[in-house]
Amino acid sequence: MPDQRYEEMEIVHLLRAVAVDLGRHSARFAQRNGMHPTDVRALIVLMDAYRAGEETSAGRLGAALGLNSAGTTALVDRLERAGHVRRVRGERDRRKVTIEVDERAVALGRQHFGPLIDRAVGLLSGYDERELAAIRGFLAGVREAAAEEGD
Amino acid sequence: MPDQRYEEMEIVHLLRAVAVDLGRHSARFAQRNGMHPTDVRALIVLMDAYRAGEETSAGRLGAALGLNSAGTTALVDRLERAGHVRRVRGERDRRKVTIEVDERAVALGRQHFGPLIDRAVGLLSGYDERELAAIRGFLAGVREAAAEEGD
DNA sequence: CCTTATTATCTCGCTCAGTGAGATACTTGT
DNA sequence: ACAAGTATCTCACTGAGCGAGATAATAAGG
Repeated sequence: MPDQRYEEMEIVHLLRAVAVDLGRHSARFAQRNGMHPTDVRALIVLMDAYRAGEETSAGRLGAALGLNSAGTTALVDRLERAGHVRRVRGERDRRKVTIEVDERAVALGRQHFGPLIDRAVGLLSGYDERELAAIRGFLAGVREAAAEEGD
Repeated sequence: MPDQRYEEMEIVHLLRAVAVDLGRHSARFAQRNGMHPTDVRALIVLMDAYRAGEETSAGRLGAALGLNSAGTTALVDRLERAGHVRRVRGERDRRKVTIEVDERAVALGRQHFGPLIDRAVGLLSGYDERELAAIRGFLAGVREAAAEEGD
């Protein structure tokens, strides 16, 4: 690691620190609402899919989180018991169960993550087009690298 | 959320995706080495402290990870059993136990995270000083926001 | 000093998230 | 209709992390 790369290394460590801090932030959300980190991750997966216009079955949810079927059932039980989620039997294929997020869970999430998102957007409004492109390009590149690095 | 902010929102979501993917990357490291996510987090805390020239006691480690004393003891037992870490009784204060990371664990970590770090540094080398400042500023700002947002 | 409070770690018994094996219910291809 | 395949669920179990409290070392007061 030559000295010339010092500034770059610092930024890479900063990115890792941000990832850790964002993790802590969502862990706080989990704890305040009597949930576990996995439950929050599940809600995020469900909401992302919803925004992309896709339905999420129990199986897809479990796969996205790296859980087996037993763990997935337990997870959905937990979320349903807490009222964050509803099971809906598939119409076309009656084996499937699609998981729908309750409006109150969405509101809860917006209440907790909204301020942070607003602040981040606010930060970005101070940069010009070329700077925004640099930020976007770096993040997209790291994302691709992290995905590829996993065989 | 007015339409003008669309590009900013996209970058914020990208950052969140990067955080998730980095989490997955370190989860893979954990699984490949028969460890749990908490164990990896612990090693990162220990190595960060080491690089900053600080010793880490069992108590400090537990506090950094949000574990109570029982969980911390179990964690250190696990890491020690796997040979990633050594317990060293404090010299001045013999109640304390400082945790030292074994060289092999450091090498293991470098082997897994090294390529990703190199690629991230490589990405950054394509940007000029102003673009680097934008990336650094945005990440530092988000980090601060995430920390402050937690009461 | 000797007693009492404080601090750091550990032990014990427990809860509960997640696993593996396999049951159940529905769908599809022949 | 029947076998094979797919989606979810049930059950018994493992192990991470917790609460309560034990143990041992240091610090503070009389």
